[in-house]
Amino acid sequence: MPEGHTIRRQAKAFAAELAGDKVVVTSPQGRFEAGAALLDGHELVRAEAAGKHLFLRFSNGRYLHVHLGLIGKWDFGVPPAPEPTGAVRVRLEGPRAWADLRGATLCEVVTSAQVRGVLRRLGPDPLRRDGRREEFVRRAGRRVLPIAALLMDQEVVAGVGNVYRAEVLFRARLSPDVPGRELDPGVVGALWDDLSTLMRDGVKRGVIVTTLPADRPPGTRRGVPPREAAHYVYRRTGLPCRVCGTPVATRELNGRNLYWCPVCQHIRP
DNA sequence: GGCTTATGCGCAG
DNA sequence: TGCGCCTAAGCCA
Repeated sequence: MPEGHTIRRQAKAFAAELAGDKVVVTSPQGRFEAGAALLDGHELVRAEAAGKHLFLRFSNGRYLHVHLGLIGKWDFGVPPAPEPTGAVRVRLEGPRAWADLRGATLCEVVTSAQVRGVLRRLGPDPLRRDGRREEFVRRAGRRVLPIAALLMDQEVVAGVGNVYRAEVLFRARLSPDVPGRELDPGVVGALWDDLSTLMRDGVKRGVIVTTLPADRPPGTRRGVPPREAAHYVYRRTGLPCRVCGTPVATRELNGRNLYWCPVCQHIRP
């Protein structure tokens, strides 16, 4: 489930449960032994999320940089940590908590200069306090690519993935095919505001919920909706649109599935 | 139990 | 363009 909200939650978990303590860092799988040795025994001093990137700063000035990719996962627990099973790339063990990383696309030890390099390349993050809404409007507004492609470009906006992309376009009733530079800046700004709302809600809940209660099936309109009621279009190919009943459409765009309602999402420049 | 699919990226070629 | 990552949920038998 790694869109930006997930990484943000994980950063918070590291900050609450491991920061401030010396940490034993190992690589049970063996693929990260050299990196683990650089961090082992040092104090974790800060945990930070930027888009889908996680940075853990250690007291010797080095950072662990992790990008989960599609199948990466952190597991947290209370000591004693169990015997590692499967491919545990990294294990962090503090006095109060342990964390296991599996399946990540990227796991490396970097310097603060390298961290700044990653941050420079990333677009504005709707979850960060320094969110830079106008920078998103500028970056999206000068591109010819369709808005559906721009929302997945981490240099345009950081932390948005395939679920938020599909859902925020639906909620705006915006056609996925409108080129960025043909969009009204007010519309682009509204997309940012909605992303910020949805992703903050995702951080709170731990799951992505984008449907309004009134658009959910009867019996699921109160409280936390079940997964099948949580989205408007994402992974709902062929099912009736929750608003107009038209079958939800899907196609591939840049190697990823794009979902949309061809009737509701009528707004074009 | 097996098979398919996936919320994402970097990289080889 | 396709693969690696090598997880885990959902589906089928």
